[in-house]
Amino acid sequence: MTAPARNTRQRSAVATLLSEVEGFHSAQHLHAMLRDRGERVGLTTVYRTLQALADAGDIDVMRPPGGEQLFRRCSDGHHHHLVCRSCGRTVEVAGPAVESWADRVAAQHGFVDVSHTLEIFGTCRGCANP
Amino acid sequence: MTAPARNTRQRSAVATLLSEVEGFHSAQHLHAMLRDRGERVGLTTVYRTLQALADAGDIDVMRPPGGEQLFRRCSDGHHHHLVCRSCGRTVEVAGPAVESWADRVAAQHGFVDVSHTLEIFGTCRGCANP
DNA sequence: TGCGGTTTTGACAATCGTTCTCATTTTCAG
DNA sequence: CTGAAAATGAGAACGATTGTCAAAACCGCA
Ligand SMILES: [Zn+2]
Ligand SMILES: [Zn+2]
Ligand SMILES: [Zn+2]
Ligand SMILES: [Zn+2]
Repeated sequence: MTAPARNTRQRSAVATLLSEVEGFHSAQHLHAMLRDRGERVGLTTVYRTLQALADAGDIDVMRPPGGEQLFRRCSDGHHHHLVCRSCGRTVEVAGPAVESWADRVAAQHGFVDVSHTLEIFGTCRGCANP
Repeated sequence: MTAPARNTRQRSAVATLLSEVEGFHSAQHLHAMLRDRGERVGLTTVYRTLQALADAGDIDVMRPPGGEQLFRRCSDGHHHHLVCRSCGRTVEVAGPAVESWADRVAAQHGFVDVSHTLEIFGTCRGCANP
């Protein structure tokens, strides 16, 4: 039932890169990194591959307040992120209390089909001490 | 010290509209509403006015997962939103426990200059029962 | 009330990130 | 090996937002 999903050099390159880099990065940035590594992958393909990985739940997507969407290979399961605004370094965080709070608040107001977004931004130790 | 900020028909129109509509709406949607009301205001001016109001802290801006930014006249102080995905109806929610949790998590990992985004999405009662 | 410098406006062009198009290339089951 | 199906990528197209700049509006002051 699921799409065949063929094995291509480009997809491997993107997947490998995602498993090696730290933190969240934009499609354009990942494309530039591939270029620097000597991998020839079109920007369109990078976008498509990231989209597919996101749809499959293999990577997380996030949209910082005033910028483009960022991608990252994350661990499974629902979680949130503590992200460095300058280098993208990320810590996955879990907040069971927040999850139940959000659902409770939504239910109290009669909302159904509920979801939420929660991200914490800051400057990491490394970026704060130059 | 602050900018003069003159009184114009267009700014009044945008401000009035924002104080009368319910929920979050995009710049384009607000522009269309003004047009329907017979107010002649350029789209560029709508964007500029919303930007200024947001900078001044008079309105809230939010970016839903896959769309354009939305604006809403909110009450003062830090709070979050429970937003209907289909009609934009919004309930302001406060979560003191979440605030302290976020700050604590960030501090534990050595992050400084911390901020966060948190929005709850769902379908409101009215939109769920057509 | 009338001026005039400053601000604001708005039609339009430009930009930015992202998606679409489609001819060419690649993959892989048979 | 073959060929149908899928994937690629260069470039065009797209939608939201921002920049440009000449014309219009605002308002303190005479
Ligand atoms: Zn950092
Ligand atoms: Zn959660
Ligand atoms: Zn609704
Ligand atoms: Zn908060």
